[in-house]
Amino acid sequence: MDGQVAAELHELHARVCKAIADPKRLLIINELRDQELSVGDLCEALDISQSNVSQHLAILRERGVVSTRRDGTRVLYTLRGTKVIQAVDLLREFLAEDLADRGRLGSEMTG
Amino acid sequence: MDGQVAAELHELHARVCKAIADPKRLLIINELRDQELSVGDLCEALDISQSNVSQHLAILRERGVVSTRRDGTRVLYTLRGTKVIQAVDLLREFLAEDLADRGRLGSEMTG
DNA sequence: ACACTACATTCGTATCTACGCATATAACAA
DNA sequence: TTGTTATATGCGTAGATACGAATGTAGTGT
Repeated sequence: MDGQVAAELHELHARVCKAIADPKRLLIINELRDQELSVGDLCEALDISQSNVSQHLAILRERGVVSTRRDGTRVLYTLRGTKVIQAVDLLREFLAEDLADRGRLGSEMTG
Repeated sequence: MDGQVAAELHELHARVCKAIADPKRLLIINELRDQELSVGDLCEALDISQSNVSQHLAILRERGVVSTRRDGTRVLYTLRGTKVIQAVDLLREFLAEDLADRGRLGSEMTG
């Protein structure tokens, strides 16, 4: 495969990864895991300002992670597909294993 | 669940996600997919400077994504476990679907 | 000891990102 | 129209990130 094309694809790939590489966006994704929510719902549930929630949702929208639907004055957000959630869960399992490993190492070192 | 603890866990979770949220680190991870490689091997294969490769590997090491083994003067890098690779692949599939939806570059991904 | 190779780390800087604030847009009601 | 609610977007800035260049460190051989 052409190195130039490979680099550009990895750039796009990284953009999708960056979509989930922020603590607040992970919180948002978790809230949307099994329910459709408005911007205001997310603000209240996560105690984050409206403008900040909208900014994070704009990133998730741009990367194709979420889709939107209007309901009167509100805009409801949903996760598009399950692959992103699956990836998020895999990385969380990875983190859990890593924390367990380091916890075991730490206790061994401290006796 | 306590919101404060949840936020801290998502901070750690995001740190793992950030590890794969960079095009060069994705290239490195792909090179290590099925072979153990030295820093110099990666520099040559990816045409990236030695210091930059070492910097990216330091991040992957710190996040627990790769492990190291000394062989003389060289240091060989390996992926720790398969969960990160699985997550990377899922996000790549997600990207491929999204690009196909938008009608661009979809065929490049499956080749 | 010295030199050489392979890798890691520090530093300065350019670029990027997240955030608050203010403002703009959209839908609806009176 | 005006007003109100809900969401989006532009702007400025503090902090994070990526990079090259230089330097530090570890292992090997002479």
